[in-house]
Amino acid sequence: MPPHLKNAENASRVLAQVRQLIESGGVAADGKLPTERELSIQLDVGRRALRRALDALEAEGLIWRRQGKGTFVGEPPDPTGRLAAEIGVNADALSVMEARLCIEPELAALCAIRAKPDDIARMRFLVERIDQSSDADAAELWDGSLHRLIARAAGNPILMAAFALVDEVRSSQLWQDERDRARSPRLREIYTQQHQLIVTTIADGNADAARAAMREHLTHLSRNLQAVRETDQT
Amino acid sequence: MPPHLKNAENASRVLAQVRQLIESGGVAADGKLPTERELSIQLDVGRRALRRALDALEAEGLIWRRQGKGTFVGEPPDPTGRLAAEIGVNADALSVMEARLCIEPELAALCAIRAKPDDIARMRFLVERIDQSSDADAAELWDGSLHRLIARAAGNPILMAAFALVDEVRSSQLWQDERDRARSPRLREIYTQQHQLIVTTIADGNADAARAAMREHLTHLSRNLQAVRETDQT
DNA sequence: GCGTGAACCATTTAAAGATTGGTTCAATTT
DNA sequence: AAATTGAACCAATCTTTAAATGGTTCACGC
Repeated sequence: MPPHLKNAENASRVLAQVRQLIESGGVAADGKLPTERELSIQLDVGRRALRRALDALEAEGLIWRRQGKGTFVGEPPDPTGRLAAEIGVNADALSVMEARLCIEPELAALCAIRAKPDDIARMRFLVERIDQSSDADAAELWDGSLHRLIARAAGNPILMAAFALVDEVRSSQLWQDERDRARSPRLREIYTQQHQLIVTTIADGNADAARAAMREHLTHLSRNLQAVRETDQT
Repeated sequence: MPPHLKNAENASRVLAQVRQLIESGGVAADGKLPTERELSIQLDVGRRALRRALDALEAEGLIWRRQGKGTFVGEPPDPTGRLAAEIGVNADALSVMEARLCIEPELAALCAIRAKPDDIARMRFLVERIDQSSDADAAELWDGSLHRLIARAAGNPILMAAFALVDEVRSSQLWQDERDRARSPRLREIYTQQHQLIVTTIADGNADAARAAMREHLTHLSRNLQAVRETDQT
């Protein structure tokens, strides 16, 4: 047995052992695994080797670790999601639209100043994807991606976090999204043109035009939402 | 002296004494008042009577109290601020100003639509307090309270949370705040006028004017900040 | 050169005690 | 009789200290 093969075997053995532990229920109710020191004893392996296995599992997304806190199975808690859940109780669809109308035009304007050519190409691609999606779910997905890309390319971390918060609240209101998805072909055509205008104004580096185009788009969405709500109440 | 008049005098005396304390600077930099037990000794009044005065001041919105924590002057922090802090955005001062310029004019506009008479009275009071503060710490405290009140009175929980996010980042940049505090009397006068205009436009229910007034105020702040930064780099 | 175990470092948690506002109760004053 | 008062008790928060836990470094052995 050549040493480097023995080592490779050892590494994958540890990895398999940790996986087995996770799958067989060696996990507390809150998803907490035994400590590194405990695991290294339990699996009869050095802590350093264990850490390499845990590194791999963390890279894979199976676990998350926090210094001082421990090692946990699953996704790390999302502070934005928790904040969104807390305020979502008091927020209705109109509040969401109001917040979007506050934040997203400004994001579009900043994006027009800061977007890179790669960003613009990706936006064009996404507009195309939205247009060509045959079902509403897919269109919604690409639509969300476009708005997130604009928010990111705006290059302001606070506004990006604020956008993420609005997005989180919005995406947790599924019944509203279902109404949004009941779009007529005529509305889809309008939105495509609006998306194209937004991206064109951003590509032109015209912050004022980008702001206005995004505002127009969201105002249209908002009016559509209000019309649907009024129809539902009669 | 009829007995019931003596009692009424005592109650209003305590109330006036606490007000005086607040206005004369018996407040820590974070807005914290002495504890109830300290105040009752300091003002030579029973704690029960003092609490009645504090109850009144709290009802009036001048102070807020939290069991186990203390008694504070100004507008309470938004409950979602704790969660906002966990999101852990890092940003420089210009990003903070950029985010404020995005969010706060819109908050002012919504506030102009939704503020109640009590809110307006409180805003006027806060503007007065900012103006009359003899040190920069106190001015900063009242200034923060005014902006928080406007954000709250805007009545959109999502934007309130977004504001809390910005406020959290901003309040963690203490060295920046020290620069802000190096304000000339001329600048203070300008800011007072701007604050007054903001509140007047809100009281008039003029959303567009309120938005413009807040934008003007923050643009002024932003320029001042940039000027200070450029001076520091030479 | 690589892996290992030990030592050290940085962050979080837990526990205990202290602090602070909130409430109740009995005694006193009005 | 009603209101006030001071003391006692309760509930929430803070502070301090030590322990726990992941993160990193270092010296040694293979």
